[in-house]
Amino acid sequence: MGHHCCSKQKVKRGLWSPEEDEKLVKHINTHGHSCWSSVPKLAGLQRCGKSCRLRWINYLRPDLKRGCFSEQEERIIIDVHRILGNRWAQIAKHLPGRTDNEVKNFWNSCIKKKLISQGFDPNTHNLLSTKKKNNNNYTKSSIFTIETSLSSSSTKELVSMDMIKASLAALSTFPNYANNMSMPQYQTSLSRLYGSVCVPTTTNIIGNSNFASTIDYNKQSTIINEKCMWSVTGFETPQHEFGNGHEEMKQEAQVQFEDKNCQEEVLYKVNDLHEFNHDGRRIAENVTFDEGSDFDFEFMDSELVPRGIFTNIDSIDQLAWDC
DNA sequence: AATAAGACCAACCGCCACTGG
DNA sequence: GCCAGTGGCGGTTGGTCTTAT
Repeated sequence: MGHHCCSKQKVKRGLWSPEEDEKLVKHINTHGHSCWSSVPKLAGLQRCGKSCRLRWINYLRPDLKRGCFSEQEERIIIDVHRILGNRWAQIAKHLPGRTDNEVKNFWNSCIKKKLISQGFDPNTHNLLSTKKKNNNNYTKSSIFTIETSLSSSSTKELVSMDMIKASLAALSTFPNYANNMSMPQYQTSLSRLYGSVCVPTTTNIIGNSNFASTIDYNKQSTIINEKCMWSVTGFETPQHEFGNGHEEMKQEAQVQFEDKNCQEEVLYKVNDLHEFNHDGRRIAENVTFDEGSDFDFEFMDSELVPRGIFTNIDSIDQLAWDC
């Protein structure tokens, strides 16, 4: 059972031949396509109008961009999909020269698998592991883009709110990162969506073996903007334990979130456990949050942003707010 | 080298919304 | 309001190519 226009005539199906393409292109270039159902007859094609339309839109249109998707296009697809879901036509509108079919195929063949391999549910963009946890406040965790720069090298990866929590916790252990690296400067920036909005945070740590004398803990505050601030407010002295060929270091830190808009301050406790091997290289890290903390990690995503705290909202964010 | 399995993607199918008679 | 025709969309299929065994 085909489309209405197809049922009336005997039509060819399957792949288009170059001759058919040529006929269709020639016809549309000279006459346009005011009514697709009349195109096959006028163009001398034994296809249904719907098939002609699809062939033109997905393959023959002159403004199509063919070839591999760029990293930026991929990120746009992920970001817009997070907001719109499987609305491929809408997503494709954000990618000039790409069709809904192309975006859909790319999603199903590449992005979906990539997200799954990174531990995200491609439908909800939540962490797969957190979905299994009951009584978890963070099941609506969103995907963010994190950009990390180490001197000349730069990497970008998708992260979840859970990972953001981990990197916030890592603020408390920057001295250890710095010690393990020979880089003169460690810089990390966290940004929502593709790198331009919402959490323009930058923390610079000057690496030095004698970190205590060179790091100004005040600079570990992560300023979201003049109204919001993350900061590490207190440290417990690291406790070292030596075992069979490795060393464990336990450290507790207190992280404060301050929202000056509503004079709200929230504290939560981070427990950080590091394992080092015999030559001092870190081999494992386990960051946990105090179960008793009532801090809502969705705060940043669901409360702060709609209240207009973040500035520099780009078109994708605007789209999110419009929906 | 042969075969199976998996990946990719163009095209099809079925549904829905809109429009004009 | 009803209905047929049409455009548009998302899900699915099936043919072809690539990779693994």
